[in-house]
Amino acid sequence: MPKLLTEAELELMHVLWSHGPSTVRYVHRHISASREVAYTTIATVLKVLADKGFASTSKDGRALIYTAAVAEDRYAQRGVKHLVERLFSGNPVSLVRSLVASETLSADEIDELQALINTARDSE
Amino acid sequence: MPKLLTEAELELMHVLWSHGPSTVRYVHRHISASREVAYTTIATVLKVLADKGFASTSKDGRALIYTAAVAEDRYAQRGVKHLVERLFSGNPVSLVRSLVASETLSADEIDELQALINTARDSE
DNA sequence: TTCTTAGTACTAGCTTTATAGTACTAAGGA
DNA sequence: TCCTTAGTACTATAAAGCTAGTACTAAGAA
Repeated sequence: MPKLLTEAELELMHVLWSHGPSTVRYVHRHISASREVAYTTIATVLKVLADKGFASTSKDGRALIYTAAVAEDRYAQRGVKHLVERLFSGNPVSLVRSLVASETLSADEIDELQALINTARDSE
Repeated sequence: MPKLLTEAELELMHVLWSHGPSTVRYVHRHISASREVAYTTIATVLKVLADKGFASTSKDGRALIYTAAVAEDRYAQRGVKHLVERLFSGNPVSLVRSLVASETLSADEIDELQALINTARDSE
């Protein structure tokens, strides 16, 4: 299994993550709501996901049921780690500094960050 | 100019960012220290960077001098924004939550995060 | 049992990326 | 002025990614 998903793969994984085990037909209908794409394209990419180990399959009659084999939060962590290494020399604090500098955080969001830090301090 | 750099492009941009305006020869020597790569490969990728607008060129006699046309911190912010959108539904706080949950932050790092939050609160 | 069709597997083309070789140009020395 | 060679531009190839068409299979209807 490669470390990271491609863009097309990620888009389909989002469907599996939010909806749970899904057929090609379901994923295709879901994606079709936002952009035009061939049914077979979805089938191909889902097969790639299964081949790469990001999804597993089971059968429901003729149809394959695709299920995410990697949890969304675990994968997100992997992505963050990758970004920290590539753009912040491995320093996670630098990432947060960049975030605070670029995003205009609301008072509520700052409170949420504070709560996160308090939790981290406690579990130390 | 596309939004994001490829892996090979990023590796060379790191050299331009840390060293400043550089010749093909300099970048090649620098990268060669860690892995074997042909001189012309470096020349090709630098040209791609210039074509895409990530770098600009000037002449020093025969040789081209490549200079980063995008600041490192600006590019890093772009990368973070991309990640937040793709993996955290556009919510930057979720990214920090993931970070705090996965990375084992030292007391010093937590203090640094606290300082960042204090600054953000002040500038609000 | 035979036909229709949903569904998957296989194949394919086009684009991007990564790497590097070859050809051409011009700077600077003899 | 002419030659050597550093240097760039152009070309090429292989791999990965994205998209989609066609062929084959089997489930369920008639």
